[in-house]
Amino acid sequence: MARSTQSPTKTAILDAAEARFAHMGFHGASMRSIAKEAGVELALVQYHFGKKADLFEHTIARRAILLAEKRSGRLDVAERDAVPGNPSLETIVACFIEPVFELRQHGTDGWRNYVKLIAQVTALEEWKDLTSRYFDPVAHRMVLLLHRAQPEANSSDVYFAYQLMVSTMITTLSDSGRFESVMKKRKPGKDTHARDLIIAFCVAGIRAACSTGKT
Amino acid sequence: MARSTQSPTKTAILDAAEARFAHMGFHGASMRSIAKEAGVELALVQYHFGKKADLFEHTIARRAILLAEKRSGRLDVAERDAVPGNPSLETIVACFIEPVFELRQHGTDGWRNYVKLIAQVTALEEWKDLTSRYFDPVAHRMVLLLHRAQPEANSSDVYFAYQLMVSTMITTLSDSGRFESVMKKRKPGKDTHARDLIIAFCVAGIRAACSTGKT
DNA sequence: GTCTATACGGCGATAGAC
DNA sequence: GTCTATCGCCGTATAGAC
Repeated sequence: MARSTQSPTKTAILDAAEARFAHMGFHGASMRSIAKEAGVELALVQYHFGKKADLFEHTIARRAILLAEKRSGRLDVAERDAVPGNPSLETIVACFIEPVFELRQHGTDGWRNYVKLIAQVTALEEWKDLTSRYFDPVAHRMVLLLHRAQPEANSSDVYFAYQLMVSTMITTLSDSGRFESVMKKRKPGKDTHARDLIIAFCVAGIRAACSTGKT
Repeated sequence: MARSTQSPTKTAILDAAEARFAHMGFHGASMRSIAKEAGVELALVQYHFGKKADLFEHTIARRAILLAEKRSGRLDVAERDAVPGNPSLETIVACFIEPVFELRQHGTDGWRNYVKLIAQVTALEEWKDLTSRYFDPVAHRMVLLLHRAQPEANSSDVYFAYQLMVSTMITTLSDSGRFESVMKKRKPGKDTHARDLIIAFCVAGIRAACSTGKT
């Protein structure tokens, strides 16, 4: 599904689509503008990717699959290192959040655009099925591990806390400009301070949210 | 700017716009579909509200101004009660979050649609100026109070924590379906449990994020 | 002031020529 | 594989009826 060796034409179209969709949104970006940015004819875009919605899903899938694999790998290591116990709350949250920061900081705008796409996708009901398709497997595993780390919490509260963590991460990373002062705080070019802040915020938040249910 | 006594036609158009924009997004909702839902001619929408973007801003402004007033009022009371000291972190967060829940739970889908609108608006750079116009005054006051409640924290970290709180609240309230199990947990029809979870999450998160900066 | 009717170029999508 | 032509829907502008 996410072949790394594609025709240069297809890659150019996907890159153009990623940029246009990230800046203008799905309905805001036109197929014609994507074709122009990719340097191809309009009909060629449709020949390779079909409908606009299919192109959109392809654009998301390309990186979503990669990110899911990276997170799964991190969780594998964490679970292996923790036997016979379970990974700590801090470790689980780090497995989820750190991969995005790692991917974001080297390379071009690709991953930055991707996070903006995800932010839009989660804000619109239109893409509910799409998000389920690519994120549910890791989400399910995350909730399971979080619940083990907070065994006294209500299961729906754990799920709630997981969603809060996801939204926190997406909003921070997709934002452009508002967080710059924090992002550049310590070592320029690295987001380590922002990363540490988010992890601290989420770990403390999850722990607190999971303690309120105990009447 | 937000007159409460308007012509029925204008109100009908705003209600229709609110619903269509919330479900389909700005570019996804068409002026024609809004006109049809409002029961008026297409050109009449443009006569009353001008361009599509202007209609969008009017739709947001109508409730944004009301919400800002409610939050300011709560902060006034909190500051008055706290003299000569400052309101606690819990109080400040509650002043920000509780008004939305109160407005959401009585009435029709109006406020639910509004929160979905805000979620989209914050996800797209296109509306950066719009959000500044309506939210910056309260945001500035919130950051000020939060910093007083966490005086040892770095000022940019306080701002960061504020943004995390905002995103947490927006995502939770704009979501449709994913949080239902949590929402209906205690008293059906009331979101008090979800409200308490969010506040607990944010208070603990802010406190944690504001403690990481102290090297 | 309120409202209707109509027209224009850009859009996504499709069918078919080369 | 690549490109042209075409269709119906979109936002916008305008002329004019009440």
